[in-house]
Amino acid sequence: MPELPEVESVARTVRSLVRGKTILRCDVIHAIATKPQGPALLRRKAEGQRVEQVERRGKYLIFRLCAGCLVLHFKLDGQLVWFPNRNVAGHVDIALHFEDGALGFVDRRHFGRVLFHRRAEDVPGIAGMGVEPLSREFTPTVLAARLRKSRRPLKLFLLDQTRIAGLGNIYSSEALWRAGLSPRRRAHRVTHAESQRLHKEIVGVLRRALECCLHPAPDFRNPEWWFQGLEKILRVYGREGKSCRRCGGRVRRIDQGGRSTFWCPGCQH
DNA sequence: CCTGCTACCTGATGGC
DNA sequence: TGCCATCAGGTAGCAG
Repeated sequence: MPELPEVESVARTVRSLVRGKTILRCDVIHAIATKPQGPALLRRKAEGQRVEQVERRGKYLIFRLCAGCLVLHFKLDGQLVWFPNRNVAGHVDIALHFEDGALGFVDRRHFGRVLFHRRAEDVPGIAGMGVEPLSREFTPTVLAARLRKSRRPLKLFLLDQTRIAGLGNIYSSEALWRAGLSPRRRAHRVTHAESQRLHKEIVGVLRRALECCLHPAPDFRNPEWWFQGLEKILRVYGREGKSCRRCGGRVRRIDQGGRSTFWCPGCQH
């Protein structure tokens, strides 16, 4: 489910829950979540280790241990649940037990993963990952340079984690709508002024979403809670057939790379 | 190198 | 009600 803002808010919130604490036990309840590694490796490497730091890179959540790190990816449906007093219940794939509670990795669809690596950069997806859009490194010049090098439609360019890290299907549609750019436009054909606009809107939509994700902060104690209420900041995603909030045109849904793109042909060119 | 396509999984929803 | 098709906030791996 989550894109950059959601994972960032999870990282900040779970940090205060587990940083400095020791993983007393690691239960692998559904081994698929450790593929292509095995459950034994994760258990062996995690147990007895203290969580030194919690970080995010793109949509990955990273628990830095004394030796190595746990790398989590939620894919479409993964989430975290905190069980006070270590009373783990429900559909949990992996449970990290601490002294005062257990952190469960939950993913009914089993796309998500919890992996062990010596360094986060050893994860293939992280090794080739692009610029962090909320970092100082992400300037209009950097975006323009990367756009110039790609012939792909803008929507697919924005989804490509090797160019910009952390945008997903929702915020890429939203950023393009805000910038008034068609998702079908080829990246290398975008003008200087347009790429400036796109830069501003990528940062804008992510900041806005992050604020929204932090207020109120994630509540891992409630298994029902997982980023409800974000719809209110969405201007175009999921609005097929409805009228555009800017020009009144009809919002359309098209397929790009096997995923839905929502956009308004009336004001996105 | 770049790009496009499919597999990976399960559950919810809507039409007939 | 049952059945089928479609959709879902993602990425790895492979083919051309």
